[in-house]
Amino acid sequence: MPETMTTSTYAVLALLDLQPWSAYDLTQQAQRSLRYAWPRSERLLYSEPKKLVRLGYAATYTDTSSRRSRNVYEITEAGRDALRDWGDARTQAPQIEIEALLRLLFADHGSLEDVQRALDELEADIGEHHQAIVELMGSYLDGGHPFPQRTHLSVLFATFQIELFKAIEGWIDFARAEIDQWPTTEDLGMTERTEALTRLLAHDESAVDERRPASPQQPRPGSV
Amino acid sequence: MPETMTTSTYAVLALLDLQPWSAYDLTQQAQRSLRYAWPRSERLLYSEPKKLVRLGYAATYTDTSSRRSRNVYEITEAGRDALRDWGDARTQAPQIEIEALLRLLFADHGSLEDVQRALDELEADIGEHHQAIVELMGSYLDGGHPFPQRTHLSVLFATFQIELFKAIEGWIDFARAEIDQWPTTEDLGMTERTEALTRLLAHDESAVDERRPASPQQPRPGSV
DNA sequence: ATAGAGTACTGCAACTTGCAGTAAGCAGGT
DNA sequence: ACCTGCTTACTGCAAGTTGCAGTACTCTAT
Repeated sequence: MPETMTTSTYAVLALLDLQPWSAYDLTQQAQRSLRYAWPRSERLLYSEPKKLVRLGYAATYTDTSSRRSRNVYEITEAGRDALRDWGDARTQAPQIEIEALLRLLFADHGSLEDVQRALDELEADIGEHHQAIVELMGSYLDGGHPFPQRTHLSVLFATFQIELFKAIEGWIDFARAEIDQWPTTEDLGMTERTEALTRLLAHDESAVDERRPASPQQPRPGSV
Repeated sequence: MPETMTTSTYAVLALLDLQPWSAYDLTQQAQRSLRYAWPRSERLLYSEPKKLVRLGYAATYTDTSSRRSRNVYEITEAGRDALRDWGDARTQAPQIEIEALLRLLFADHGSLEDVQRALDELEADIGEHHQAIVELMGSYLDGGHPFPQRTHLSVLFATFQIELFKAIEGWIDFARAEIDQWPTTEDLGMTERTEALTRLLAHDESAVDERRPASPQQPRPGSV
């Protein structure tokens, strides 16, 4: 087995470069920071440091200072060297997976309530993350950052999340208002409203910023 | 092997509900629509319809009408029934993976150029998708939609992409301007500017909309 | 005539996830 | 003293998913 350095492996190595952690610590830390740019399972966070040890990029020892023993991982010199190579590779293209949008795209298989529920669920999921980031920023003002010299990075990173979440939440409101004008999910086709939106998008203009019309939409004759 | 219906399986089933497709057709179609909400590999798109056949949700026949033979998949009645169940399940939480942001979060391992390059790459990747969507909208105005009665869904879906891409591109400009004020990637910590940003974020306000100061930033004494 | 691009797939190793399972420490109540 | 439930601290395994190499046929341009 070749044991390649994946982005996840580099991410864990970068965390180990800050301080030694146990695998359990890594799962907790990943929840608070990595999750927003590189969500990975708890399971993987237990496996990656072991791989780093096999590659010689980390060393492990058993910490018995507390009641319960745990394996602590520490970066090695070779690990620090390897970390320097990370910057050389092209970053992977962003991957965005939103099942609620997929449901919207195929909304004509179900009822209006089904789409609305999908939007509610998306709002709830985004809202949770949104709130967590705002609280995290509050904690930076209060108790400070766990690695104070890195605050500038965490905060610039957080500005991204807030922009993203606000954009998504703004769109959800917009989409709800649009769907409220639909008599059904099916066969509306190129209504006047949809044509207006298409025109905006084809000129790369925001549709959300535009005011929407008050009148409910009906399928045009012959649009089916 | 239990053969579960994953979201990807439902997505392919939903496509088959529109019309019969060959696996190759599905890979092409997925590039144009699914990609933006549910990016999946070509490889999987060849496997999923086979699974649907094993489950009895699709039937397959060999099309020999053109020179080259190909396997075409068609949804069955059982498949249409199964598709109705999709709406019952809670949508999965959105997953957003952006390696460029991970590089930003660990920017202190490298040079200012490294972060800037990561942002350039992010901009290029987003720009590609952004342009593709705008062109797609143009084609809806020109030639029309391949499934005209579904235009309202595709277009509302596209409004999401445009909002998202605009938000990300706006943030990239903001982040570049911030980083231009940094003398180095490391050890800036809680500068005045970072504190101002943190305050904004802790009150859930957009940082991108705020004007930035003209003066370059320096680490505060004792911030390391 | 042949090179190259597009069409139409399959096999396989490796990456990743979710879940079940194991087990110890710790706080609170009875 | 005992039990319950929560947190800490992991491992094994089946199944989902990807990337890549490989196969092979068709069509177009030179």
